[in-house]
Amino acid sequence: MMAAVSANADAPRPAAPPPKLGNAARRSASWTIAHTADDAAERPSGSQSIQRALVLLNLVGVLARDRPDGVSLAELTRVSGRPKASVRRILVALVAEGYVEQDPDTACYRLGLQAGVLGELAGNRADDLGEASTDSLIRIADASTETTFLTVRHGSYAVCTRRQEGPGPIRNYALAVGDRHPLGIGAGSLAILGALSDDDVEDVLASTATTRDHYPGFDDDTLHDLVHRSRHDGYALNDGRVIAGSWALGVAVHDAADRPVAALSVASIAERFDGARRDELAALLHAEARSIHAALTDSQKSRSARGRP
Amino acid sequence: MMAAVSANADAPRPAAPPPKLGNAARRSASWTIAHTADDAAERPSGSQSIQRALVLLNLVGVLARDRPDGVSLAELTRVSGRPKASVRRILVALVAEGYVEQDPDTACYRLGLQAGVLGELAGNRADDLGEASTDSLIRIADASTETTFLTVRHGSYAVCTRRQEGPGPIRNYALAVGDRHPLGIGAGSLAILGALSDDDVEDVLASTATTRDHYPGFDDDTLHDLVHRSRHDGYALNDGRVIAGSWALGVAVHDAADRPVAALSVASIAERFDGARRDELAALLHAEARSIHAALTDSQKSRSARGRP
DNA sequence: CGCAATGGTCCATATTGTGGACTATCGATC
DNA sequence: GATCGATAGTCCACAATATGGACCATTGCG
Repeated sequence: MMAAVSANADAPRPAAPPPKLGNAARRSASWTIAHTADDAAERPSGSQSIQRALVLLNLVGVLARDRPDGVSLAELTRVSGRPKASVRRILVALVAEGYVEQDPDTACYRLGLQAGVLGELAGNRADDLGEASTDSLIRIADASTETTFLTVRHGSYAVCTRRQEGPGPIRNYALAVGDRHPLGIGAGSLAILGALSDDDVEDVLASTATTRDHYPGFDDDTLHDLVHRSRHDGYALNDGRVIAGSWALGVAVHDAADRPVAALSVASIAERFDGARRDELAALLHAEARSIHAALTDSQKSRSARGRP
Repeated sequence: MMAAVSANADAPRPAAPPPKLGNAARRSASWTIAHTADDAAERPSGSQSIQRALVLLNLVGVLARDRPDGVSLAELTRVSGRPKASVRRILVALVAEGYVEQDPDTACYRLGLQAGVLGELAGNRADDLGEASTDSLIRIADASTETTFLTVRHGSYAVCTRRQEGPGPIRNYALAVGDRHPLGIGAGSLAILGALSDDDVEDVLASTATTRDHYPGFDDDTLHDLVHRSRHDGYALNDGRVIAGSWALGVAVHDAADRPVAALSVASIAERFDGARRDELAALLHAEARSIHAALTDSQKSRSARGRP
């Protein structure tokens, strides 16, 4: 179990940061979002304890997701790849601030009060994308009878931010809210990657190179092929490459400025992705992606109108 | 504006931590939750950068709550009371991890993608209290026509975790989700304090002494009086002591082990709290508090039953 | 009764975060 | 258009801070 949980083992710690690897990236005026976590090697920007704490916080959330009792310290140390003492020190700090709580009996950790509060506060924020996509997700799940996902781009990575079960008999647990993978790994993630410019694709691949060591079968060449195929087909297909037998199909969602910021995808078993059905699903997803794009464009307009009265 | 936003100015930075102030606290076997933030003085526990980052993260959330454009760096430095360079360094780290995002145009900060994800993940966690209280909050808001709050105890502090608008014409903005105040300040908060043992009350007061410097009119004597009165009345009344004209009435909610872990409260203007109505509201709140207590007791039972089959 | 897990603690070390001082821009106001 | 007072962002010498290996205490298993 515990399939491919966003394997956030920090960059290769022992050795030094090889100063090669052109620090391109950020060239594209895409966003102010930095390129998460594992670029750590090339970022001595003076706050690694915080960085580690935040990664660990996320880890606690993801690992404890389906475990009401929480995660053990041992497991957290194993998965995070940091020395136990460090992990514990950080956990103590997180507990002190209420972002994590520790079960007094089992000594296991899970997300705490403040995590929920933060979510409430984040919910209030004008989340156009989340807003605009809710209905689409439900419609897709109903129409396709498959589990449906919203995946959002974050730097060189993709985060699953929403998940809608379909009415069908097949449940897919390969992807859950909070999971983060390098762009290109997974259907939605690949759809986003394919929608980027060639330059951006190169930057992303360079950025995620070390992380992708944890994903066998996703070397640069393979990803180039996948991108190529996705562009040709008009949709991204994950044919069981991450988890055997778990297939998925995704298309990118573009924001008001026409940048691919997210993706819609549906997942199921291989048998449910024969040729005809693929086209059907792709059409469905494309329609909803366009609808979301339109909604984002509208809210963008009304926003700037309100901004300068 | 920006009335009493949980004034989280860190402990007195310049001078040294006066090693007096008996480090009692934690004696009561209440919870593993530490006594947040401002006890910092007496906790050199080796992770202050993380502590500061988390406090700042919360600050961003609270300050940006009603401001879609976000908070400026200047404001954050002012409110947090830390040097600008530090605040910025932390913000950069938070942005890098996606917990905060920065508007490229205005350079202002607001909660980011990961904050929402964390909320989703926290939502999945068995939040018995939140679960059990939802209906109660709605019922109270409807019946009383006032704005209704759920306040949760966290160490020596109380955090507002939920808020339900009533159908009435009066809107109360004195308290919002995410606000944190020392126990005893505010109706719900005072209700919790009053439900504690005398020993615990003393510990809490000692713990929050420095924080309460920011809350004029809440010295130890006053709080002792308020606790006394609350116990006598059977409900806690905030008669406009925090914000003039803003009154509220609260009662404590006890968990399965009969510890006061939260409070229900309703807020409005002074005129709507005459003698008769107070009793009415108190009865209403008490009924719902008992109902929540019962629900918590039940889910506790079924949990332990499931635990040992 | 070891053995191999677990959670938790200590403390010398130097890496890490710190924050005062500096610069760069922007938009009023004179 | 020069001056002032905001703002965001950058730099870097210094030491306080986080680090993590080694250690101890319990627990559960064979």
